[in-house]
Amino acid sequence: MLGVEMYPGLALAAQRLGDCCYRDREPTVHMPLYPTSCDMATRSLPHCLLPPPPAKRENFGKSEDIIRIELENVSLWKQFSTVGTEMIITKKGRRMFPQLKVKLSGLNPSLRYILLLDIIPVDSFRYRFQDDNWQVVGGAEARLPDRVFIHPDSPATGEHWQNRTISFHRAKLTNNTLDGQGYIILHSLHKYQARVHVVETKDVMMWGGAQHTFTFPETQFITVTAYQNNKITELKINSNPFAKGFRENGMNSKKQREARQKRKLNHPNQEETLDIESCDPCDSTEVLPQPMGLESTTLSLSDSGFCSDMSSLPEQSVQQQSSAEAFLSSQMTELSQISDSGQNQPQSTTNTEVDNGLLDGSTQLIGLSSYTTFATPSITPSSHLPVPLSQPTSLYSSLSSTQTDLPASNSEPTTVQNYSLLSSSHYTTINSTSPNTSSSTSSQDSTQNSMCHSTSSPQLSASSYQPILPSQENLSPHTPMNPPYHSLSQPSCQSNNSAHGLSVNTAQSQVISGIASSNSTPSTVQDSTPTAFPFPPVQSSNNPDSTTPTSQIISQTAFPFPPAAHQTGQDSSKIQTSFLFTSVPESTSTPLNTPSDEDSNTTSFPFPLQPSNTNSLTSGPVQTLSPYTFQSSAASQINHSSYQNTTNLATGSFTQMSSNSVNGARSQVLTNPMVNSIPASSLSASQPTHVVPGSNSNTTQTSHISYSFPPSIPSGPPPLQNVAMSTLAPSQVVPALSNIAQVQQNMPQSFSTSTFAHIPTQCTNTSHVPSQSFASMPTSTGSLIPHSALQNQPIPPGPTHTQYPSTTAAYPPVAPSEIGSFPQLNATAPYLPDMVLHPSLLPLLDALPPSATALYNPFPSYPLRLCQDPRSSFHLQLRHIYRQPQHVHANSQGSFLDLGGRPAF
DNA sequence: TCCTCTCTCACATTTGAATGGC
DNA sequence: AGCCATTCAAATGTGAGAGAGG
Repeated sequence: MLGVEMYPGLALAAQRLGDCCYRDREPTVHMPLYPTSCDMATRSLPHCLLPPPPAKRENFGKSEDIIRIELENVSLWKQFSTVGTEMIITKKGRRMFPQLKVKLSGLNPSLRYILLLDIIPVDSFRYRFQDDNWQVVGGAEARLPDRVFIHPDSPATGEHWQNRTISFHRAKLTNNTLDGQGYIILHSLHKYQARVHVVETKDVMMWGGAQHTFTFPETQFITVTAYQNNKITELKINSNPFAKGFRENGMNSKKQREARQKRKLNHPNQEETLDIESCDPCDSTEVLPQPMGLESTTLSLSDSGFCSDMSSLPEQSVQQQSSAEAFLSSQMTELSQISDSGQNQPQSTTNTEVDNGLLDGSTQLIGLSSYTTFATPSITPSSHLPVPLSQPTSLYSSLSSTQTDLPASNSEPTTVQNYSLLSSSHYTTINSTSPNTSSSTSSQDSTQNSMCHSTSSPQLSASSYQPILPSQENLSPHTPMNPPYHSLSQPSCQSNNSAHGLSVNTAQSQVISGIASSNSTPSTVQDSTPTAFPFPPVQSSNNPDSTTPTSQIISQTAFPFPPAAHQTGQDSSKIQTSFLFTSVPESTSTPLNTPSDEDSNTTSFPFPLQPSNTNSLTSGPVQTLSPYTFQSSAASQINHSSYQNTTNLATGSFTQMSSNSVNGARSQVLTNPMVNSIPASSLSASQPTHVVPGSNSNTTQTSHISYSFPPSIPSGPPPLQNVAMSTLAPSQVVPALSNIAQVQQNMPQSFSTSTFAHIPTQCTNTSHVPSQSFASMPTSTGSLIPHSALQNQPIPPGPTHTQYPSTTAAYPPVAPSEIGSFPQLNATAPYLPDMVLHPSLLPLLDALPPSATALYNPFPSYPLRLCQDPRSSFHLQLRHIYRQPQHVHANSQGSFLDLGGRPAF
């Protein structure tokens, strides 16, 4: 039922063009060629749907909104990511562990927000665990239907969200492409990245206002049907309370199982007796969180492993776990002090390798200035260490600030190191422009521009949505009173820490895209440490604070701006948008074995290489290197065109979008010298040391080739866009849709809406930003470039893997653009809903140039697609949200949104 | 046919919510 | 209303086995 009613603004967000090509991009047979027409279908949607309900616009995105997000159990995540997080997926659905728990701040207490979780592919590879290493073995499978988990509390007031730890533990992952439960469908042996979206809303049915996307680098994982890495298994057993039985002293441990089997064999009829010896409660790892103190520390240390301590606590309440983690992290600093004492000694019986590793690591962590490791192929106990426990929470903030005044500091390129300097692991999205971004330092990437929302049509009134939307009265007000989660008592350590989060001023959409972009300092990651593991911790060895991960945050305001504003650009204040996303160095995520061209040093390839010359980065206007840029010059040369594109994406991509041609107002960005001045991030430090599988050695290159990026980025818009353009009338008036039926009628194809539009990443240089690239954007203003103009344009290089700098920034940079910048332009995810196949679209499909297929890099651009899915099969359990504000258990499972993705079989 | 790889399933254990009795 | 014990569904990793592909 909800499918259709989803808030149009979100739903309609188009996907980036790159997405549409994604599936085709892969040369491998794994990527069936689905009609890319789907994308076009999306673009062809009536503009009317595109703009979010104008009503109450003023309520959203107040300037004072500075949204920050902290990953509560960041230390645990880091432990896993250090080894290489694996996430089990089953047909029946499997929960994630570690759980995704975040803490939000900066929300407007009076506004309602919906929190969403989605999981996007990090790259386009399939992995295999060989030789204690994750190696790329081929191209990714076709993208599966996009589904989003809606936090069961949604919608809730900002006060509600801020008063507790928000856990997405109920979200389930499945590999069943036919899943009817609405779980998030993923491919096995693929790498994914979790994202959290915060969407302002009046109610579940009526989304609007600012949208913020937060990406936590630590949460990258590879999906498996059975654990491949024993280290991960051990970590999970030690950390997950449900697996307690498998711990050394558990009843399901190997020892016990073997004993049971023995007994059964020897005495088939005899009832099993408990092995009391091994079950000594005293040995139990379940040490409840002790008050912070040495005593507790010693307890945990003496235990089989601190992980177990943590694990014993989990889920019971967020508080417990978070406190436990906080405890761990805080205590880690103290470990050195007590390391001498015998207390630290793990029990002889329980000192598994992992435990040792953890323990050692914990102790070592103190000394570690940075993540040195990313898991080398063979994970040694030390590999666990890198997790900086001292700072349990990683703060991510997204800024969508519009402030024109730029602090000088902001102008300075932020490097990953800056992150590293942060004592705590904070991720802040910097809004380049906002002076407030104290943490300015934090990695930021890029930039943004306002882009967005060109589509907003003034004509569309909120009222038009009302028919399908529950009235506010009907909505059950979010009742913080009975929150499913315990009010959060932040672990002491977390609370204060350095929350450098960027403040995103959602309200301040005013940000001039140009400014924002220019200001946005691309974060550079200096991670000199080679990352052997696909999920490398972000930090370079050089980083004093290895703990600080980089995150990408995208904030966008769903609400359309009055067209007039866009056109004229006069009212900059009304232009929302700056999507800042930090260019996250993807150091960690890079598949170790990503096939690389030896000569070219593309080894890091999907992950951007870091520019060899850091200096150049900052100085050269031309070099707007985003963190995504490849470090090795050679590599860059090889993929020069492609990477450059990506690089620019981070910095200039958004500007591009916003800019040019699409909206005159935004054009400022282009002209803004600042844009060019964006320092390239020096990612060089972390050149990934990927094992190059001989068989796959060419893979990287192949993939590049497959993408076939045109050497000259700036040159032209992709053909696809052209197609899309054809479908769209430049200045279409958006008809208001009064109800679902109308919506359907208007868009028979039932497009999937992507709330977060993708920005075409093609442009390398903002100055070069092809106006065409944005042409597809349906702007109410009619700023769209004529279709004809686009026709002959060379295909701009699509985003490459580099967008997700794996090595330095493991996290796929969520392009600011992705989120809502240009919904119409943004192509929907590669795998679109059935509607894509609508006959009417077929001609369009045919029209696609063959070359269009392999142009874009999928991940970065993956939009959150909250689609209006008319299908009856749409599985959405939102009704309870209205009916039962109290979140009774039955309803507490959370809701999954099928984003309209079509299962690829 | 054999081998490898991946996935599925049943299993035992543990957790946590629900239920009922006091 | 509060506490406690019990029940039961869900969550978890293990390991055997099936299935597909080479």
